[in-house]
Amino acid sequence: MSGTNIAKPPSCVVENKHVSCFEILSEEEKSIVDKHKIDIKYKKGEVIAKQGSFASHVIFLKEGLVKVYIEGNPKDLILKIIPSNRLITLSSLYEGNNTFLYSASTYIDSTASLIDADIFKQLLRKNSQFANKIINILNENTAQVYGRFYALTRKQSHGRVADILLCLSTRIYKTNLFNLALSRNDLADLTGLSPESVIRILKEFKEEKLIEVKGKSIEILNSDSLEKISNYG
Amino acid sequence: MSGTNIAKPPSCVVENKHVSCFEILSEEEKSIVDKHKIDIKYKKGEVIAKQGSFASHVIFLKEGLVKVYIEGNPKDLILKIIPSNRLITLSSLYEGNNTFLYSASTYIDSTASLIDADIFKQLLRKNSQFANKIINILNENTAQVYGRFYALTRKQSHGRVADILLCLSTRIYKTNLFNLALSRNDLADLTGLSPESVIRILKEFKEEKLIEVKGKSIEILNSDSLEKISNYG
DNA sequence: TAAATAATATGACCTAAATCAACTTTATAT
DNA sequence: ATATAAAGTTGATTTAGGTCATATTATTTA
Repeated sequence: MSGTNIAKPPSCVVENKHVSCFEILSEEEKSIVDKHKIDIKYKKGEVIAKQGSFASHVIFLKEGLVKVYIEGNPKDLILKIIPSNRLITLSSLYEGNNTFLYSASTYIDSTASLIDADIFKQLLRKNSQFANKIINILNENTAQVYGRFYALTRKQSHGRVADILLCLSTRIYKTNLFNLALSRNDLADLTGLSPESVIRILKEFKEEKLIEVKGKSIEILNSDSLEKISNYG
Repeated sequence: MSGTNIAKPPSCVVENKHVSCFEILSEEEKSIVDKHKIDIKYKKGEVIAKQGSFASHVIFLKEGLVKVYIEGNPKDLILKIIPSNRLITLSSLYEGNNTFLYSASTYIDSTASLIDADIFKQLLRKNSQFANKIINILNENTAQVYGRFYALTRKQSHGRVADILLCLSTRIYKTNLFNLALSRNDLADLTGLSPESVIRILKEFKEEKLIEVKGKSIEILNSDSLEKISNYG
């Protein structure tokens, strides 16, 4: 019959589970990483990695919030949002193409660690458990992007806005009431909609008492309904 | 300026470069793989891997043509097409989730090798060069899906149809004139359009002498123009 | 603080592509 | 070979969401 029960993949811009890789390393290995990494501070809006440019480092986000996106004309395509303590890019590990596959820029002031790719590769060779973790992270990342891919190509505008609201609430801010660091335009980019459409839908959600919006402040009032809308509704 | 020159990512459903992983293995390791793999024949349309089901094997496509897709309601989302001699899925390597992240089914009669995931993981642990290759394949796969993600969310109908035609011609059939194994409906799924739209666009391309279509037979007449259309035009 | 600029909001209008309905051609089964 | 189903085609109509124009706030900057 038509209404088969198919589990929708998670469509959020940030994955929920996350494998951490550095804890696995021995003290000695950790100190090698420390020796070959540099921490860099970025202001809001700065570009951390530029698509197509030479990727000699693995980049880890120590603190902040960044978006990872494919550059396009006229609009970029945001692949994911990265919160603190996550790897931003492993592009440099890809032998066939040592350039960044995508760009990354900050939403807020952030600090990133650049780790020498050769050192990283050495660790992969020596520590197979570490290599395993990296494979896991790559797989996890894949799963997450697939979910987003699905959301942006199959869900319609209301579902996508519901998605991003739930995602921000549960995975980034981890509370129902938060002060959004993103602009309406950023939300538009994230949902693949026009800013006008996002605003209209936020207004509708507000009228239906699903959320409370006041400028940058957003409160989730009815996450159940939002979830339903996210799964098509 | 508005018209900045941004390289569009390749948007094809199949990647062009491909790292092969098994050649790296020693004779001994190869025989271990052989011992722990089973070849299975699938008829056209059969499901090789089912999204959500337990993934105990790594699947390699020996011969055939398969699609990898996320199941959805009412429509699936095709992630990629896999030609002969490629890995279909490494989902089973992902510790956090040993279920298939997506489904895979055959377009034509095909043969796949199922390789025990534990054996595969053992090899990863023992042979770091092999692990490296797998990381490369995962990265490559990521780059390819990103390209497709971009195409399906940013390009419009004509560009997407041009894309798939070029992709089929250059990467699957490797000739200008080919007998398409896919239905118009399959093309619709691949491009994220309705079958009607695909047919209309094929007709337009035919009228503009960009292609010749006669049922299942398709000939690329003007790949330069198609390429331009693919990059937006 | 005022002026300038950027972000947000809202309404009117447009368009690309989907849907629907009918029909034709091609496969498949009896 | 004929019936039946499936795949392909075409035109008419609808619609979701984009674009454009114009207000209305906020936020900078002078």
